[in-house]
Amino acid sequence: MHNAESQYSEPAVEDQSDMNTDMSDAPSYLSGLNPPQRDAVETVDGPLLVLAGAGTGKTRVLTTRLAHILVTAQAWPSQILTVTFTNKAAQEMKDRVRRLLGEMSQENGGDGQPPSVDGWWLGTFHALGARMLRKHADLVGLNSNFTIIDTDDQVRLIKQLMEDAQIDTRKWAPKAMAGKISEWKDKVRLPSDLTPRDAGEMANGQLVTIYRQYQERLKILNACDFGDLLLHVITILRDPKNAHILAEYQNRFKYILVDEYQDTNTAQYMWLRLLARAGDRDADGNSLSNICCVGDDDQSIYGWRGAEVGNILRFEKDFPGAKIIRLEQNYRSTGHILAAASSVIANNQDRMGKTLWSDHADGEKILVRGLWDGEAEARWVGEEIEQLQHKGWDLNRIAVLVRAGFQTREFEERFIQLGVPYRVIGGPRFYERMEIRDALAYLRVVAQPADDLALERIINTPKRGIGNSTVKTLYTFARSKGISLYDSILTLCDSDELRPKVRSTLTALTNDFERWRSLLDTAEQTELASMILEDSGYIQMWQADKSPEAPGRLENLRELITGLSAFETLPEFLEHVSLVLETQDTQQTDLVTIMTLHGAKGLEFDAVFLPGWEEGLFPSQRTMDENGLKGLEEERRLAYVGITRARQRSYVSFAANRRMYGKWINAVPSRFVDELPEDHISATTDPGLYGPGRSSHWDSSGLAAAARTQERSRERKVMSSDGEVFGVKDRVFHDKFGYGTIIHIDGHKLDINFDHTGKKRVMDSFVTKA
DNA sequence: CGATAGTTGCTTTTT
DNA sequence: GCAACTATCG
Repeated sequence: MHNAESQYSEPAVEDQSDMNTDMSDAPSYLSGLNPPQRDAVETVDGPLLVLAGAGTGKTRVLTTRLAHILVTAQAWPSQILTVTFTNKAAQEMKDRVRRLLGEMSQENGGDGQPPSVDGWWLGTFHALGARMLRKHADLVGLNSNFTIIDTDDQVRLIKQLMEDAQIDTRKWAPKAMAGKISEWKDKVRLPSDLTPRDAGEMANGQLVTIYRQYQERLKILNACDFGDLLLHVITILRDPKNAHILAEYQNRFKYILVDEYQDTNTAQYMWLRLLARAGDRDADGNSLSNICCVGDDDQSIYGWRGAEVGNILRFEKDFPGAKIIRLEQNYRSTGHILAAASSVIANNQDRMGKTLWSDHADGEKILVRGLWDGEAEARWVGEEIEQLQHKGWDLNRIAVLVRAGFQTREFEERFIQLGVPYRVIGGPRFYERMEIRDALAYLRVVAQPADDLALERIINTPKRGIGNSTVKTLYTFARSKGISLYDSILTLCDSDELRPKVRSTLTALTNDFERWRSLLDTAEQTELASMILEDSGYIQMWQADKSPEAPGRLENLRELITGLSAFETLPEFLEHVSLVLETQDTQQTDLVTIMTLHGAKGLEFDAVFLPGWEEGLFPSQRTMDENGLKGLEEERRLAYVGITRARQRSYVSFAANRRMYGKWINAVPSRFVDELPEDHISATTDPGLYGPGRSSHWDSSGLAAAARTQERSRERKVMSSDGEVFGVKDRVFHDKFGYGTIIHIDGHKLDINFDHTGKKRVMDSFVTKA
């Protein structure tokens, strides 16, 4: 390595025409980059924002920049903080940079071996936050081997606290309360920053108290939720008492790289600002902040998770002297696709503005199709895919991108019928599967007896006759004595409090745990894990299970144990599982990919199907209700992301009828369909649906605003005027076309639907067997 | 305590 | 339409 920082820190290129001739003395890894890309790689001093549109080679720039810093600035990997949006992205970046460095070493006469990147600070915000927090856990009252609890545990804990506080958990869903607390955490709002008024009506206005208790309980459990991983670190770093720790990190990280900056939330932003020494300058007035953020405000799609587009819009203010480089040449999509996407996104008011261009050919127009119902849509997509197949396309080149997870089902069913191989990305992650969570709970209790949530999870799995009331007794005792659930078992088993049968069961269980724990330091990890799962009867439980999923679950458990072998210690493995582990990696087999639009971020395919473009579904009604214009614009960005995933072909479709909650609803084509420019699409619609061609022929006046909320009436008995009960009302619902009710009479269901014309005119009614 | 029958709410999107 | 939850009874 040589230090050639000065050689590269000045933009080497004055104008574009020089670019291609000026390659002779530049390192070869810079060749093939266009001028702004190269500029983005070489600007290593001071803050830099790379506004990179879809398909402009953002990943390549980041990778090359990383390699460039390593080579020219003589920085060690451990001095570069690199934040990616997903673990997969981190892994890919690691592989790419190592490959690039290997190539460079070969060119320089080295052995071409990819260098080791041990100690590299590369990963998601969560993973990096956890790594920091382990080192300083004591400063926030935690032990460095704290467990990371997932959303499920979080909700259970909050539910417990709410029940203790006598809050009706049916009126105030613990899940929603947990969501609100997470939202506060994402905004770096500690319980002490809040007043009861911030909770409003929520949990009878006691949510702030619940939040405080929740944090206290987590400390007792020696646990963190996802939000805490950053929140605690921020608390530590901004405490003046810990200035030396902050300084240590600031000095260590000479360079900071952040991908997908548009999707950072407030906590992530604050964490970055602290580490990136925003505004710090040396004696000569040069910025000390070598932070480089890459993002695209048009692709900000995580507002619902607390992401602030404002972070990217404010970059220059936050990091004075920041340079902004725009990458606008799109290398991915053909002309029609790019033009259509640009045209859709141009409807958004709130954007920095970029003009993407491409020297690709126009290619095919976007195929827009209106169909009768969801089933017909799936059939059509299937047919189009088969046509592509006949043209010799690999299925790997094709993706179906849906708005919401439940939409995948219709396509799966159709693809199974057709024999089109597919894979669904998303769904439950490996570690979210029941059997994995159970197995991990066992391991957690072994590693950390005080992990009440884990113990509660498996105390009766497999069934051992420990029911709710026993657990409640244990908890009551634990609370009153201020001890853990585990310790309360030990204490109560020495007394006469519990029934003999329960007592002997629990004694046997704790004896098992003591035995496993005693082997923790001596036994081999994988052997211990299989021993635990065998001895506890957990494996046997699934072996005895005759359900079709059981074999798969056993397979997953085996996989878990295999995965364990790669780790030195159990706690290390537990962290890996909760933060990093991905569902099995993409196999090489030839499959059509089905996934959500969110999941498709950063990916590209030759052909992309975009079904379900209907008002209410996409844009999602809920988003629009909750966030108004802001929500709509985010939905539109999602549409933009969807279209721009396609390299060659893009298909948009919508259905006039769709089944939701097992009921048929009519749907109006999405406004985004109307925003697709005529010149770049080719539209056809099933006869009789919306008139010839475009959706604008559909008269939707008055429909869009109509309510779609379901309501439940209080009185359930359906009576005639003289008081005779002749049926039971199941539910009353309202949708944009009217309202209706289902009444149960003599084992039959009677559906009655009315419309909104003022007079209660029956549109239709039908009887089915209940 | 556990099985079962009855009831409710869910469908955004994810680290 | 269905999974997940609650209430009730043996």
